[in-house]
Amino acid sequence: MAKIRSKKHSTKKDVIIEKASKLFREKGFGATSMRDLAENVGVEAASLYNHIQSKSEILQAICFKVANDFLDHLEAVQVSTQPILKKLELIIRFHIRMMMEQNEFVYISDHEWRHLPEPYLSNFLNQRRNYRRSLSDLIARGIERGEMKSIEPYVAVLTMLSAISGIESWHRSRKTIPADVLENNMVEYLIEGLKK
Amino acid sequence: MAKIRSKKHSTKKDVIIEKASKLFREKGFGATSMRDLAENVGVEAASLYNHIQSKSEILQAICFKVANDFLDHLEAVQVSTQPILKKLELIIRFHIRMMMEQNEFVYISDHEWRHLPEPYLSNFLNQRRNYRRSLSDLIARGIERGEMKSIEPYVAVLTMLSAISGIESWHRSRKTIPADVLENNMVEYLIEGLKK
DNA sequence: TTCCTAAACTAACGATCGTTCGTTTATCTT
DNA sequence: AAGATAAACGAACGATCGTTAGTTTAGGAA
Repeated sequence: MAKIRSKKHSTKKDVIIEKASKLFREKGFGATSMRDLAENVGVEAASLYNHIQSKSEILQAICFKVANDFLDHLEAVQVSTQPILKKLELIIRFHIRMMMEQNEFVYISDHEWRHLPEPYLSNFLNQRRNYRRSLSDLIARGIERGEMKSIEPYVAVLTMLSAISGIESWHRSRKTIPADVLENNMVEYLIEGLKK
Repeated sequence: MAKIRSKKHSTKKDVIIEKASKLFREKGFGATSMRDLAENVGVEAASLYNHIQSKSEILQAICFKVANDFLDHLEAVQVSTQPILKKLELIIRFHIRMMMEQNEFVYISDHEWRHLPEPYLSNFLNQRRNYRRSLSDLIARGIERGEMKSIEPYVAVLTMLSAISGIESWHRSRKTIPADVLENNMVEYLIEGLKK
């Protein structure tokens, strides 16, 4: 009877979610079975249900963890007193770092949210829409103030965000391009395109 | 006994693939059942197999159609005699238009290729890698010739391509932003970030 | 009209899915 | 040592999956 080994400051639920995130990332939520997950955790499938309520609860935990991290950071930046272009740079850098350091979580939140059950799905999409709108407003204000070139704010938001979320492809070619080079090049590319 | 209505110049297989692309786009490949698809086509699930070999054959058709379209266009641009920055603009515009006009196909090729069975999966990834390398080389040559600012070519490629693939989110907000505005803003943003 | 073939049908197969059940085992408290 | 509780187990559930088999039907050719 193999027991789930729970490390220092993580509950067994955390261990399950972490293993699940690796599998969801590799094979997708739908293609990952609870038996797959159980095997990776080192336990029978039924035993997982002593720690979680359902498969989709794992997905919820991942998606909303990521969404809240981004929201918290955005709010912290918003209240600071810096040029808007600098604020945007900070936000972009945060997105890139999150994508690199919590790749599985961020990737899943980006690509597997469709499998969220209601009402979590609507909730998630609402949060996402609000987040993008906040970014949009920030850019619009930057243009008003003459700090940036005139560009359709929402187009800029989409371009930035999806450019960053595409780093997933880079993740496997770490060897050729170091993390800091990637980040700086990307910021240079994305911020330069906004300057006057 | 409802018969599949096949329009003028499309076989019944084409009709099935088109309906499938809508469903794959909305719910994902794995979450779309053959019974779902059959219902949308207006037929029983078993009847589909008079026209296709398997579910994954549909995915193959979609993924490789898209891959070949992009490859053909790239080769046409490569042999032309234009400044490299102009070539890149043409490629970017082609990607954006494809994303807008064949949204379902492109989206599926971008997001559902994981479900391709071998050896198609390896084939697809090879094609993608080669495509990106060609783009990378093009940018590297542009930098050598002093036509563009110095930037890590592969980072630029990832940024461009994933920025464009993210237009999927825009697809539902057509009302607020017209297609040509989106395209021109995006090109402006992405090309300007490459200029010296 | 008779026949052929394309394309539909109903029924069912074996596999696998997420999940539940009742039970057993291990660990901690007292 | 005894008892309580957390967490594992094997077995099975109903549902659904992609797919196959065998049969029926419709439309054009002879």
